[in-house]
Amino acid sequence: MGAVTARDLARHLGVSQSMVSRAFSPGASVAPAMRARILRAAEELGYRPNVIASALSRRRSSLVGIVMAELTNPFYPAVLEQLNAALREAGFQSLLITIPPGGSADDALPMLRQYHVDAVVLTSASLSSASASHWLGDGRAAVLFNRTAIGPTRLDSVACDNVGGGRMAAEALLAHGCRNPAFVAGRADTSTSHDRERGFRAALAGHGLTPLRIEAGDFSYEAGHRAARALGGADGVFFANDILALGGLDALRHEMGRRVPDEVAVIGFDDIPMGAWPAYRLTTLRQPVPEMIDRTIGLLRARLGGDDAPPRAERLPASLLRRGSL
Amino acid sequence: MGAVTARDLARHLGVSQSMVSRAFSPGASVAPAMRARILRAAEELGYRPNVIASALSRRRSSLVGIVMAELTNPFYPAVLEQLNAALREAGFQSLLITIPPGGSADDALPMLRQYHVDAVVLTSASLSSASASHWLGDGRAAVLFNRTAIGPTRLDSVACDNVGGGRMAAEALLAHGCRNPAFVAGRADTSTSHDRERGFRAALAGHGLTPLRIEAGDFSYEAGHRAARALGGADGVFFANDILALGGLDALRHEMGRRVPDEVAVIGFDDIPMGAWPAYRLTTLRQPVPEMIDRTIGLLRARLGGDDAPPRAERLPASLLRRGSL
DNA sequence: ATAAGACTTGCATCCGTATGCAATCCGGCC
DNA sequence: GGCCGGATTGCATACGGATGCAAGTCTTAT
Repeated sequence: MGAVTARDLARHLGVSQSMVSRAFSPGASVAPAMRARILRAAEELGYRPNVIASALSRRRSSLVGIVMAELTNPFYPAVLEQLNAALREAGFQSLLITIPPGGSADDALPMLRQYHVDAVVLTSASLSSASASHWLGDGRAAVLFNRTAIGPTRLDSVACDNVGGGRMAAEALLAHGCRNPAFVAGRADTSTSHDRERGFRAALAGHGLTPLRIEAGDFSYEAGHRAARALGGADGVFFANDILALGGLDALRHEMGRRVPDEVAVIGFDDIPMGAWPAYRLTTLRQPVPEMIDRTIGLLRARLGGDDAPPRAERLPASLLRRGSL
Repeated sequence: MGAVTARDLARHLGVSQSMVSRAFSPGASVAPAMRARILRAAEELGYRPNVIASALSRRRSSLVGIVMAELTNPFYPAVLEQLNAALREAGFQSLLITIPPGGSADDALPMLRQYHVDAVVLTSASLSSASASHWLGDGRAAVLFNRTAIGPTRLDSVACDNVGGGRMAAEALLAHGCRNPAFVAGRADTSTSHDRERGFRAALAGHGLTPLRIEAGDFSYEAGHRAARALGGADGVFFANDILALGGLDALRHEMGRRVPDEVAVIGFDDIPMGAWPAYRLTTLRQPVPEMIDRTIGLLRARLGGDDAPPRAERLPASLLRRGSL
């Protein structure tokens, strides 16, 4: 490993290794001229601080674990890409953990702990509150992304206002003239599906309506496709997310021969790229992903900076994106 | 940071820290009884070796960098998920690097080097041969996934037989009766697009045909959509990959009113999930992703084990997956 | 001019694990 | 019973940087 070390560089310059180290730590006590000299020499000799050694010594790795469960839902790759970019910009590097369907993030935490990850961002994965508080125990941070804590936890979360989104879906269907609305639920143990349904029901109840409820059981195209068969005479359907909605749309149009939106209006949630394709033109509730990511980074920074305030639940508004399915 | 260290555990047991370390290194010299005792105590006290410290000392991090450029092409999330799982199973942890569109993997390597990543898997990203050999310099491994080395490199690669796949596409179109075939190319600097085109042209040439060639310029739905408008009177189109093909299909059907496959046959490459959806039923060439991943892991293992053989280019056959578009 | 400060720099040590080498132990065999 | 050799164990140190503390340098105010 011919890598240049801080010592090599120090010897080359006739200074101490400490100075090299300090030249690379913002805010350390180094004369500007010295820092410049060191940085220039580092450039020449190709020295770059060894992050591993640094992590060992500082007890901070600049690694952030991203826990993802549903990479097959196109919403998440998009999140992953943006989140990864944002983390990098914030000076972190992402360690990716994917959870097998139905698995819990609990299993992943020990591994992340071993890697001395500074923080975790949990998307679409459940976490027992036991491991959560264990995790938070020692200066580590954790943020739930697109999930809210179930039960009493000390976990921060960032999500869009799913309840409000559900309400908007209801209003849009009502305005379109629907009288027989239906809701297709996704995985039962997710706060997103719950909250969206809650808002939807509440708004409908205000008009004396109760939606037909169908359990898709899962957030997948196939589940949406199957669920659509149980729709009966519904004239408007709110799917818990877009991937379900696309499956539903295909079933409604190609298998059941129903015209959308004339006979059935369809609305989804997330705004995944495929929803915009001409074959679908899905009307949906857009999640403000970039803003959500900003908040996430903000929370991480604050927590790692020692912020001890009670857990925050950031809620960002969804917005109705009208296309052709409603 | 109350983490239990090897020393704590050693003190607790009245043995030396070395023994604890050895108890956790397979193949080390430890009496079976001693190892059992240590492992049991570790369990009780909640000791887990600190991977960071271990990496520093062994100069092996068990980290593998995954470099991805096109997470928006649904083929890659699927690859990522499987690759990540396979790496984990092989005892590695993935560090994810995403490259902005058009960026080069070169920029990512310094960072990966800093993290003492043992190996990199490069998907859909180009790498100059200079940085490649620099990288390979010191015991690190690198594998190109779904790409082949351009020019003389010492890089291993795993991909499917794109040339053969292109040939199969041509044969399928010919068998279907096409006389005016077209090829829609993706990003110009990718070996995949090149190779697929090469096989396609060669097979057509055998029948005295030359395909109309359209540059989509990019591997995206939108690019495919645009490209389709230039198709003119082609009666069969081979798109360089599925995401292009889906865009093309939508344009052909919804914008240009052409019936598929009767007026135009369409064939793609990759086998992404959306291709199977009823709205598309895209005929395509399936890449054997699980096998490709197996080979990738195999190569990494071999190289990290000190295998110094000349670079290998693993080629796995694509297979025609007939659906409704041809 | 001189002493109190404010900066800079170097020294020594720590972070937690791995590992070459020497010391020790044990069983078996003559 | 004593000696030999392999299996175990402990010691000491390396990995590459970070950082508290003391020493040294340069201002600046009196």
